[in-house]
Amino acid sequence: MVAAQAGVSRATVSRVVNGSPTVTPEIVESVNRAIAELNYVPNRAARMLASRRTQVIALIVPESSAKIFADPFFAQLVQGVALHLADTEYMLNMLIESEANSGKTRRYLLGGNVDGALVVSHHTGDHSYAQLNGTLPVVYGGRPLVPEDNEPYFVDVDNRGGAAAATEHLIGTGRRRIATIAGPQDMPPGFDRLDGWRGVMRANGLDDSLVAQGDFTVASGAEAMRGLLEREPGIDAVFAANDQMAVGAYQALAESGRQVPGDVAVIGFDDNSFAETASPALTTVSQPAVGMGQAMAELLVQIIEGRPHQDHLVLPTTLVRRASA
Amino acid sequence: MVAAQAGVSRATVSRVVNGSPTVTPEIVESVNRAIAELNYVPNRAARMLASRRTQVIALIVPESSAKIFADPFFAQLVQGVALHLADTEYMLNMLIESEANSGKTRRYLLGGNVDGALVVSHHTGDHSYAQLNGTLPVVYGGRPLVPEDNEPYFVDVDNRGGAAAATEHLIGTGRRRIATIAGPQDMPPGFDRLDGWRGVMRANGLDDSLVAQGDFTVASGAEAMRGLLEREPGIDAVFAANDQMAVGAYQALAESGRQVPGDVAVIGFDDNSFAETASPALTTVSQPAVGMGQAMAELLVQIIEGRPHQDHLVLPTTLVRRASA
DNA sequence: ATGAAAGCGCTAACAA
DNA sequence: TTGTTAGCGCTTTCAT
Repeated sequence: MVAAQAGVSRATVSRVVNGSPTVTPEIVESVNRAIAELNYVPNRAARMLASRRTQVIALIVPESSAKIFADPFFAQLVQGVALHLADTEYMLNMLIESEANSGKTRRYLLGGNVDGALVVSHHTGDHSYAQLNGTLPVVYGGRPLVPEDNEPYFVDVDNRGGAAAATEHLIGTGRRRIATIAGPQDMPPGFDRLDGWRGVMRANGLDDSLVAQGDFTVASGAEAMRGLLEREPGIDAVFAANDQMAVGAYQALAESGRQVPGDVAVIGFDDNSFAETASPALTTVSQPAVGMGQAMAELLVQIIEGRPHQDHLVLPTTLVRRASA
Repeated sequence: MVAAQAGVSRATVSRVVNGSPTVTPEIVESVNRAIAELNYVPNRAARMLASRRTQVIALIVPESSAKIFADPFFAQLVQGVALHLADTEYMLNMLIESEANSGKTRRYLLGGNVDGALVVSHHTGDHSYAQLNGTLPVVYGGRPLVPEDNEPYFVDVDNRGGAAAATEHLIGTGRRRIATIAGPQDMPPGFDRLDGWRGVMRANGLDDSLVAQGDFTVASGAEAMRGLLEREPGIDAVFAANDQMAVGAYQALAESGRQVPGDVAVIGFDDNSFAETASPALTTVSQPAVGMGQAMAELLVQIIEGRPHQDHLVLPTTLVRRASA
């Protein structure tokens, strides 16, 4: 180690580099000077090997979700993770999990190649990596679909609260025949958003039977809306579990000659580009995607470093008022 | 190395693991069996340290572009990179370059922590990392803004060809007063798309002066279209350098009471969600974002491994016909 | 508070 | 074809 030319031993240089408190200030300074002069950069591999710490965090994307890169929510989440990690000494390692390499990924994770893992299971609620828990710290994005014995760490957005806020807003503006286009019930966001709507409807003594289910696509939203209108022509508002389905509802509403928000108020969820470009601009529930990524990364680092931390976080959502409700 | 309990030396195990051809088949088999039984996973750090190869590829995102995660093009590009790398032994390392860590990133790259780097400079054409070339293999996404001495490796999409195809389509459908809403001319895509339009206009003896410039936002597209209409009310078609600006043009056209595509045909570029959800659905030029990511990753790996390769690739774009032209 | 010395787990000459 | 022998560059007891 050339930096030892600062007149001290390699061990001392190592101490300085790692911020050991047991080094004389003067020595610290001269070592730092030598480091600067020699433009020294510690070798990561050697450090890992000797310390048995990798300073690497894995971001696991289930293959089925590889396409969700196209999902702005996911993209922002990754951005949040990267942003938080940029301030730390950790590196991000993206693993796309595919059938071909499922065992490979698991072995990689358990092979001591990373200090912890982040799993994005937003859509499926699949926490199959839970088995890693106990062996390797893992933080999930999105709550597990079903509560598990070994409560995994996770960060989620307040889907229920967001849906409730949207529904309350609708009621607050005088709507009474409020329908909802729900998402798949085997996905936590789909389930929670329906649950939030239902809770508020009941609390206000309103009919909570106007439920149609879609699969988060525009087409399914249109389809669901048509069915809803057929069942109850008097609908004066609809809460869709995501923006795409809300846009689909727009289409069905237009077909039936109804105006938004004049005849029917519409609120979506996600606040993605569909909401902004829809006409009229869609009132929707915004979720802190970047913040979720940051929170996940932060939580994982806290766990890895044995610092105090929550076991899970639920981030607040906000209603974004535009023209549709 | 426990696997040596297969009755051979550590060196032989290493050879088997690394697929050396100089090992007796029988031994290979027994070693593999031992590996399986002992559930052995080679330690990455040790391997890196000894071989001086990291099997890690950095993906550098200039901070100013961190937000471009929201850009579907970028998201798909990352997906492509990850998909290609999933089939190799390389890991992906995302580095978000910020002012705070600019030197840090550079040192990290030069500190032997990665085998190569991918730089996404799509929007700016900034190839400031070119200096890394020669030290570390670097492949850029998007051509450099100005040709450089040490021609860097890059993968680009055929912006000029896409623009030309769009313009030809317009001419082919009988349009003659064709305007264009160009992007910033200090960004390669902005420049090349204008250039493609101009080339075809001239080749067909048409007026190539109907140019207005925007900054790739919806608002700038509307603004540009208004100006164009003022200069030449007889415009019967417009090619916008991206979909957002095309949507902006829709707005200006609607304000002036013109129909799309009846009075004015419109073609965009990118084929993102704006194109699909616009009404009427926007005819646009689609670029292979995922393919670009894959190509970048493939090229970099070829360079790293000293295999034969191109110095740069330009991927074809395709015209996606929808309702606006 | 600092140095000496022993590895971390693997690869890569060099021998055999 | 296989084994031997050195390290790769750093951290970390253990002395001092």
